[in-house]
Amino acid sequence: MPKRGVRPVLTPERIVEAAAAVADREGLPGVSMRAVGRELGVEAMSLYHHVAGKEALLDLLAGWIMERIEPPRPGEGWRDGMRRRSRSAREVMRAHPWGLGFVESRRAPNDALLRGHEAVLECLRADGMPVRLAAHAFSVLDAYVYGFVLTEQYLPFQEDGGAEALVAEMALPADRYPRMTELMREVVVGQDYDYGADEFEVGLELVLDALAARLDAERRGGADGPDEPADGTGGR
Amino acid sequence: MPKRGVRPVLTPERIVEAAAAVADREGLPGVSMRAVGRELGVEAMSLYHHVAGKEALLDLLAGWIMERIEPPRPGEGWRDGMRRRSRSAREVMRAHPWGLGFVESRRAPNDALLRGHEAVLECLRADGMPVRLAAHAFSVLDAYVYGFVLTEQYLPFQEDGGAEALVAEMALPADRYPRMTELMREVVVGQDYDYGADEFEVGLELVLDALAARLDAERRGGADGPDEPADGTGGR
DNA sequence: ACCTGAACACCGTTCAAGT
DNA sequence: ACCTGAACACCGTTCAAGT
Repeated sequence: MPKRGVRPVLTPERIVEAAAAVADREGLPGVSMRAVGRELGVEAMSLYHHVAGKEALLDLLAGWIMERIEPPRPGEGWRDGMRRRSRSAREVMRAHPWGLGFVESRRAPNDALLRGHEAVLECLRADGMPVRLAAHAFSVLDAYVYGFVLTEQYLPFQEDGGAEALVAEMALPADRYPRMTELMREVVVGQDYDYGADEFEVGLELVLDALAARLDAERRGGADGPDEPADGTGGR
Repeated sequence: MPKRGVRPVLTPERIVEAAAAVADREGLPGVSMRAVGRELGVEAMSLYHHVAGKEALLDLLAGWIMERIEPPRPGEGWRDGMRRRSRSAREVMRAHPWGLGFVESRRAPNDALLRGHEAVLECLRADGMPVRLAAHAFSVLDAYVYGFVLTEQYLPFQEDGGAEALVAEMALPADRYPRMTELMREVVVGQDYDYGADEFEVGLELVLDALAARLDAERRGGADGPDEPADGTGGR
């Protein structure tokens, strides 16, 4: 039992939080056992008494990032719920860019991830979306959101000078890249353009619109397998 | 001038190809200067005579992966062109999963990437899509495609036993995850379900449908700024 | 001009030793 | 029970030395 007022002893929770802090500051490659130990004022080797090794620590980090994404609220319609969750996922990944490294590559599905998936499906199904369409909705929305953050991080937009500074800096040769030059001139320069803020919402509503149209068509067309060919073979 | 029949001397091209081979085999973290040297039968330090360092080698690798993506063909309509490019991008990233690590994080836009962007915009604009909508289309499709591969790699679907083996292996507690259990039972088990093949195409057509609808609405609604509010303030 | 070995400051992890 | 120092096999990179 630790003394009062003394900072808690090493725990997996404290360790994963230190790891997240290091990742925020130095990026995922900066998360070494030695660096995490340093963050806690302890030798790297001490960590091995609380986590099995670096792989285990990264699994904890994957859970830490996933539990930060706000799930849809109970009773919320599918469209509001999915909009809320999608925005939250983007914000979390923007705040902790190393988080994207855990969407792929972590084999063991952690508990936070499974709870998140369950909440999404509950939101869609409770609002009456057919199972098959719910699976499509889940897939396409997750892909869009994570992919957006991926490209958003790539684009050096939103940096200091904003998009305009970037345009000037890249100085695309207009003869080799006429279409990109056109795009820069017409949608970026002088438009107060903010790629992340503007483009994310447009794309999100675009995908939600497409899902709403599909749902509408299925309700209109009857309930017996609207996702499959009429002959019911299921393709392939 | 190298002797006839002797394998070409070290060049940046040969080095980046060796690096790609190592990455295919061991993943991106496996790409060390020592490993790439070993792949070429040479000491790590020799590489420094042809590439500036590891960062420069990774930039070359980013170009290598991007130039593998098939661009839309000239004269192809926007929908066919974007479908072709999207499928190609997914195939390239599936064949070289480490490639996703370069969508983000490579700051300097390499030439292959810029040429790819230009080809996409040319395809959209030559088919008469307005600049603003073309920007949206580019953004939402790139996000969808890269995000899909990201989640596709995460899901251990498509492995050896197929989706069914996975379901058995995860053995989700049905009481804690009823909606996920329902989804597994109804869309995965006994359906010959192939997440990657089936879900990618559904989502892609969904996004393309949404873009087609938007294009249609804009053509119907007139050409003067259909993307902005009617009052023309542009929001914000 | 190109390749290399030794060296330096890192890394994850093991293990015997301390308290 | 928990922490640590030394050790091992790695890593990127520098530099003086070879050919």
